[in-house]
Amino acid sequence: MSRPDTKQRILSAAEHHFARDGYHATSLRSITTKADVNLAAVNYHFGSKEALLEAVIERRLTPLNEVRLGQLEELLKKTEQAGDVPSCRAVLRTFIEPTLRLRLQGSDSENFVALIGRILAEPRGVAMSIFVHHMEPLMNRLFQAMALSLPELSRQTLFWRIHFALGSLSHIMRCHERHAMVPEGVNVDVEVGDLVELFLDFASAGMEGKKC
Amino acid sequence: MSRPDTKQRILSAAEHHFARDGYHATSLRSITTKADVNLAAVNYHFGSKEALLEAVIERRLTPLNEVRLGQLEELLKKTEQAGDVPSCRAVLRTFIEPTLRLRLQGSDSENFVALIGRILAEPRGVAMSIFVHHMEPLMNRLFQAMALSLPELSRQTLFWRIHFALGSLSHIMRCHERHAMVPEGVNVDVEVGDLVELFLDFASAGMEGKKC
DNA sequence: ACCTGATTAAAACATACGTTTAAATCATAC
DNA sequence: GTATGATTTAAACGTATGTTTTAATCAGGT
Repeated sequence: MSRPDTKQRILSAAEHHFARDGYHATSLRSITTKADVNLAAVNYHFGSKEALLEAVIERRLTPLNEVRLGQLEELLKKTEQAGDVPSCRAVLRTFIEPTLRLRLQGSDSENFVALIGRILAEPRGVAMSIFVHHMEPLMNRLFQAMALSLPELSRQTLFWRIHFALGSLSHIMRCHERHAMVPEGVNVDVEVGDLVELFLDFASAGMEGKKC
Repeated sequence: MSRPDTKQRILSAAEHHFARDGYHATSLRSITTKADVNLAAVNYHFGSKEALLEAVIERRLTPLNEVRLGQLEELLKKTEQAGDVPSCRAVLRTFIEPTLRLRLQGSDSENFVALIGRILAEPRGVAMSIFVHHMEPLMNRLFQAMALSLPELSRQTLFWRIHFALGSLSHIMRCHERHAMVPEGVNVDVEVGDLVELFLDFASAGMEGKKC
């Protein structure tokens, strides 16, 4: 191996461009230029543009979901031992906090956050099936935990409210810079930790909202 | 004019493909094939692919925003005459209900709903500036009305909660068919009217959530 | 009937794309 | 040092794209 980091350089450059411009609007030439590698390196190391996208997603989504699932299981264990049920806010936190904290983690992982936000916004996109495959176990567990937190809600209502909350989250994930349409006198810059709490205030209140 | 509906046929076909596959993944050939017009008709009638997108957006967004703004102004007038302030739910309704009701209106306007959802998901996309230009007056008015409804919230908190709620809405707008990851025993099919109420339950509870 | 301007049609244009090829280069083991 | 396999390089490939061109066709006015 003459340059052992070629694959990682490609992955990070692809992550950057896929997140900023979208999959179809990104060319392999712009990726390889940014990564400072030869054009053919993508097909040599990954096989195709689509396989590259898959690798970009898997590199970070697998460890992220391990953290999320770990925190959720730990929460469920603790509350069960206490003969209690988890709060809606605490359940949401296990899902949301590790995600948004990726923005602070450096190594360009903030691009990954935006990329996932984009994937969630393209129901028929090339990445959706890859994404669903990685998310399904965690989503099922999240639904179970939510049903524990909010036993008075019907499964239907529960599904839709989780849908709304995750839609909201995906929107935040995409819009971490350059907000359009900011009212005067509002400062959009906010620490990640504050954003997490702002969002949990909104989402847990929404989840717990009246009736059904 | 030998066939006076050429422009409308192109607009509807473009609306369909832009909404389903996204701007960059849609070719003019697929649009003109679906519209059953000649390939050159797009450039003849609209000038370019990007100008076509602009026309697609404007055809429906202008009347939609007139309805939304009209309902909002009427609500504000009525409550002010009664010496009252509008409820958060009522304000949200003026924004959300006309949007989701486009799905029932036929003439393929359900594709437009999905398209707007996609545009909101591409902060740097070609359509964003067009969209923002059309939305800014309405958004300012919405912010004002919300501030009336929820005077105890700081402008910062208000901004973020509106951001969350609209992110949620944009997610619904995109996902009107083929939900991924539906828990067993949940039926996703729902009438538009019921979806509006489900969403208003969630979003108004979230907006009104505790403190800040 | 003929002219005129608008619209349609078919073909070609230049360009950009993802991918493949074949040679050159490198790192490592013998 | 040389052989070997992995990697990089430069070039080319075929295809698809948005756009333009040129001629054909149409509708309406005189």
